[in-house]
Amino acid sequence: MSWTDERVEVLKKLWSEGLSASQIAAQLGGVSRNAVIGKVHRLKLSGRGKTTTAAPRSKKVAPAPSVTASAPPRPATPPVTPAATAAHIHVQAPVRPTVTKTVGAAALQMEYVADTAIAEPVMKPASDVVIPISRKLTLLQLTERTCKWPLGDPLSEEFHFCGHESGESSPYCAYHAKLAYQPSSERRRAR
DNA sequence: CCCTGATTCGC
DNA sequence: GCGAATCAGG
Repeated sequence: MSWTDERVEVLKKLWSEGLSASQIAAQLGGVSRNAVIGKVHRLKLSGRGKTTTAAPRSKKVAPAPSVTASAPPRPATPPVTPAATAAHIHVQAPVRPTVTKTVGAAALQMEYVADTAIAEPVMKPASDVVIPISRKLTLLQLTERTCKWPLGDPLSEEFHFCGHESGESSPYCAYHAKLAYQPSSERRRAR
């Protein structure tokens, strides 16, 4: 893949919106995060919002003059996307299916909780339920340890995957694994 | 270990 | 110009 004007524009846009290099690389496709970073530097787009890290190298090469770090004309660009990071919502398993809390992306998952609560009233007494908020990973950002539970319309730009910790054995995080592998034969569990 | 951006340097 | 390798840091 090459840096067509079009792709460079997308790069500029996403970079200014605060997406990380790897996220941008995943969006563009065909390039690594290194490629993105390299391009960003060549375009002199460094430092947006809050650029962490600017410490001069100390080994092997003379530290750069460090003219960076100071972004001159910073128009009131949109604030760095809040982007829900890896967070959890702890919910005391409701005795009655009355989960009504809706916090952005959590809404969808919340509905599931309500459903399972109604469908399986005779399950685990009352253990906490940890509902993961999507990390909004795109297909190319998935690794062997990220939950591959899809969220949203695949045809939409908003489509992404849960992306939470999935462990080595399952392709899903603990929560989505429960949804995916609902006990059918094991349902009759004496207790 | 996961991730981030920064820098170098062979291509 | 490009980007893998590498570095430094969270």
